[in-house]
Order: sequence, then structure tokens, then C-alpha cells
Amino acid sequence: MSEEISPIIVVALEIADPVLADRLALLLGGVAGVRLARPGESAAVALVSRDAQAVVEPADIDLTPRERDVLALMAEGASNKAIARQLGISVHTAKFHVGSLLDKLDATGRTDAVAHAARRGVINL
Amino acid sequence: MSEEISPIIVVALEIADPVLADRLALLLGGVAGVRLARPGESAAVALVSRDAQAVVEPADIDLTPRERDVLALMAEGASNKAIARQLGISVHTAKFHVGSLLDKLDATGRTDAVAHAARRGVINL
DNA sequence: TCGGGAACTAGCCGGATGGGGAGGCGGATG
DNA sequence: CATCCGCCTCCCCATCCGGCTAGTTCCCGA
Repeated sequence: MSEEISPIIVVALEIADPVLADRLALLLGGVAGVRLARPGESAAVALVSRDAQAVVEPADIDLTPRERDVLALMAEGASNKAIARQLGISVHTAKFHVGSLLDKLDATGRTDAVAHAARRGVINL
Repeated sequence: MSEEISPIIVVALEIADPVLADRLALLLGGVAGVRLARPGESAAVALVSRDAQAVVEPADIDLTPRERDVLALMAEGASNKAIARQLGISVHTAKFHVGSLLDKLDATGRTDAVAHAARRGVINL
């Protein structure tokens, strides 16, 4: 990793808003010294959205402590049985909490729930 | 939501490495259309560190185009039936692709698969 | 020309999932 | 005190999931 003196800085564009992303891509494309990363390429820095509209941020859905426990396990692909075992509760109770989660997260299933939670920053995948 | 055409994009510099931050500040300072945010100022986008050490995703799992289609739908919580319908294929074929996905992504179930894919940057949640 | 991989279809089956109802318990809040 | 809420337990049941084996086309490369 011995860096030479004038390396081109690779910047990953991680902006959800296509308009904004496009504008930034244009602007950065004309700058000597930086280069946009292609998908998958490891970049030194990333441009991430910090816009109120686009940022996922603080809208914490309020989950009960138990629901957070269950959600975390769900995000790891745990089945209801596995959740029950690891939380020391019955499968039925695990299902109950999963149900509440689906409800609060507007999800139709556990996969959707995890995706929604990740998108909203409720969990950190 | 009617935004006027505000060509100036405010960028927050959130880079720990002072050398890198400095270089970026210089480069961006000379670009018309972007402006660096001052501390505390709300910015549209932020430049964050994405060092190779911190980046998760060099290992692109190679998925077939169809598998990517299926994965994208899975990430939205689509059931096999929904996947089949939206892709114009049979439920069996949907299950087939899901199965391959679970295999390639080392996942035990679709929820796990989506989580893994998101973690590795295979999908963009 | 002969694989071989991708994509697609099919049936079967055990188990998991999610929704419904019906409760019990402790703590907070009115 | 009465009530609500979070949390827990149990039941039933239709559907879905994932793994299995097995077959079909198509197309690319050896």
C-alpha cells in the first residue's frame, strides 16, 4: 500500500437521488485528481447523501426492547425456532413479536421487514 | 417540493485522514457547482472515508442476470409466487433461482440471503 | 459435434411462516 | 382502583418455503 505522491482519488457515488447523483457525476468527472469508482471498485472515499429528503436517518420507529432483539436475530436469518431458542422464549412468542415487527415496519414478511428496517436505519445489517 | 435550480451542491467533508481531507478540499474548492460545507452546515451530500480496510465489498459473487432479478425482488419481500408473476416465469423456476441464490450467498433462507447480499454490496437495498 | 451451463418447468414433502383468537402477568398511568 | 401496555404463553390452520429428483429447451465454447 505504498502510496505515491499524486494518486487519483477514487470516489464512490452513493447517492440515491438520481438527479443529484447525475449532477455530482458530471461535476466530478471534470475534475483532475479524482475519479468515479465503478460499482464494486473499492474507493478511497464515498459521496453519500446527507439530504433530509434522501437521508434515511432519525425516524426511529419505536420498537419495544424485545422487538429489537427479535429484529436483530431476524436480520441474521434466524427462524422463529432459532429466535425462540436464543431468546429463551417459546416459538409462539417469537412469532408474536415477529408479527408486531411486520406490523410496525409495514412489511409483508420477515424478509421485507429486515429490508425495511435496514433501509430506515433501524438496524445496521 | 418545488426546488429551484440550485446548481451549487453543498458537500460536507467527513474524512478522518487529514491528508486525504486536505487534498479533497483543494480539489473540490476549485470546482464550480460544489461548495464545501462549514462545520454544522447542513449539506446535500457528504464525503466519507471508504478506505480499502473499511470497504466490505471486493468479492462480487457472480450471479446470473436472472438471479439478480430474483434477488432484487426478494429484497423487496416478494414471495416466490410474486417473483414468478413479475418475472413471467413459473413458481417452480422462481424457487429454482431462489435456491441457487441461497447456495451462492451461503444463506439458510431468503431473509438471510438478502441480508448477506446487502452486507456484501451485491444489492443496494 | 458434443458437452455443459443457463434458464425454465414439474411434482412431492416436511417444515416454517404468518394470521387469527384467547388468555395471564407486572408495571405505569389515569 | 381501573385501565392500558408491554410481554409472555398457547391453540388452530392455510399458506409458503426450501430441498429433492427429474426433465425440457437454448446457446456458447471446446
